[in-house]
Amino acid sequence: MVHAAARDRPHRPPRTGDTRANRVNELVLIVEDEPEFSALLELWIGQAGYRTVPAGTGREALQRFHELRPDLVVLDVSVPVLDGWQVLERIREVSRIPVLMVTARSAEGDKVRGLRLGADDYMTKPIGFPELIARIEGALRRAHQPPPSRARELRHRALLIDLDDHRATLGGGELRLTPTEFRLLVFLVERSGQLVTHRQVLTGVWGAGYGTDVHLLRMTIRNLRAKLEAVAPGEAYIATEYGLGYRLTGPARPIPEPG
Amino acid sequence: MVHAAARDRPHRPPRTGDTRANRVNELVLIVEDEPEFSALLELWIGQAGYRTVPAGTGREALQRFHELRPDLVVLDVSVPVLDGWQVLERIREVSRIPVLMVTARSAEGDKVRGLRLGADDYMTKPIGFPELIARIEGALRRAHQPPPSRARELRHRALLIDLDDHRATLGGGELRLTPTEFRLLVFLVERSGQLVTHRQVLTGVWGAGYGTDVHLLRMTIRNLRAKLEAVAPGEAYIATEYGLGYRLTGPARPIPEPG
DNA sequence: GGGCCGCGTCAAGGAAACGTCAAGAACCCG
DNA sequence: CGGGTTCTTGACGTTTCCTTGACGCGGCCC
Repeated sequence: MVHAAARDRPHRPPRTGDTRANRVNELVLIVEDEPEFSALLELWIGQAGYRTVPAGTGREALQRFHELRPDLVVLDVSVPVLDGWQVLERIREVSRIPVLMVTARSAEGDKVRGLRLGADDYMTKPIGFPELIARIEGALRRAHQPPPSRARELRHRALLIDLDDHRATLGGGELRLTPTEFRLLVFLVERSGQLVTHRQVLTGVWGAGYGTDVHLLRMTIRNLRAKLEAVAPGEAYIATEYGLGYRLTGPARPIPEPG
Repeated sequence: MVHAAARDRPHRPPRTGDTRANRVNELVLIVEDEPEFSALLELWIGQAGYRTVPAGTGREALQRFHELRPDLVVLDVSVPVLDGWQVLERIREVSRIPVLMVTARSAEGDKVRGLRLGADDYMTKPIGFPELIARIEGALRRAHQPPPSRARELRHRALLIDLDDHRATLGGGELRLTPTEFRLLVFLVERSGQLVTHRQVLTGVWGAGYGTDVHLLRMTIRNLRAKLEAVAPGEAYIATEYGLGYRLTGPARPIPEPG
């Protein structure tokens, strides 16, 4: 997959430093009962540089699957003995390798069913060679790559917030925050060094309608302060701006990171 | 009375979870210049439980993308200022989040081009609601999943899971799990230490359409906990994240600690 | 320095999320 | 066509968290 896809791509793929070149011969299991179409698929996919194994029935497909551990499965819905749905289900109980379903029927209900069962893609006959290969390569590329580490993090002094994992640590010590406290802290850190008014915080963290409930805000600030204080005593993170709002102390607006 | 204003508003105003801090719902960026179709997409995707952000031009799309860091992008090919290809390319230079392309043109060359550039899927108008949602959910599910290791067994602390013959043992003791419990445990172990939201588990283990059935999830969690507890009393494996989801405790992803 | 308003604190009520029990429905196997 | 297992649904007790109230302290302004 590295080969063909990269060839006509103008830009370098981002940070795909993975240079394990030894997966040239990936194995594709082709489940299809019509001999002609099966042969055609084998020809096409083989031409694209993959090894192929055919299976004419659902049972045979599962046997081959367990025995050979293919890297990808092209699966026709209407195969005998066990139909495509059942095969997909059985495979998904054990593995998450890419499964591309192919069928003559284009009923939307079928597509949805297949996709919900965990199919990676759903194609209807007739299908052309380039598209088939493109979809196969796409599926394999995604499979080989680690999931998008969207690790969004915020930092402020010794504070570190992982937004995806919903975790906050202070100097290595874990902060056990309630959902509201967490949202409040995130709100403040995103505006670290800046003055934020009561109204801004209330509408931002609680939503419209809380704009005047300053007391509620004070309570949550208090709880948050207590938890920060427990982990890092003496460090004053949240400063009160008398009559206005609050401000996260420390280095003013850090340099915005690229991205 | 400090709370005079507070008393007059409805007791619990709708929690407009619109703040960026509240990231329980996943964010979908919709790039589409036809206002009608854009609105329709927003309606549909919003109904399925996602937050949406529209963008009418390619330039705006990139701005929104960098600014909001969406979890998924629905991208029309024919948007002005920068077309879909260019937007996709720019995104792929930086990120690997799922991008679903939509277009009126069904030329096969286009499909191949999109898929090679790294699009996760390619849909041609007209497209139906169920299929759209199914493809979105499929893409998100795959994005959140760890790469499909072909390993036949998983380990986590004293837990050992054999994927081939559906067996799970805890410190040598056999766990007799039902199919659903087994899938749930596998799902959690594959993400050990990470927070998984209710929605993620429900769509991942049960399939799309269960996204809001939290009660069902609680029941299964309970049964699974009971069986774990029976074999290893006192060991808390599944932690509850109040208001969010669950987390498998133990050797979590270590948090980078400065100094 | 005195009054006023804002702020922080302690404490308790109530709502939402969670865990639990139990019974009905769907399913699979023999 | 039963019997058993598993999945699903409903109702209820429990925990956690959010919200509200009352009170004392302290800064700000005249």
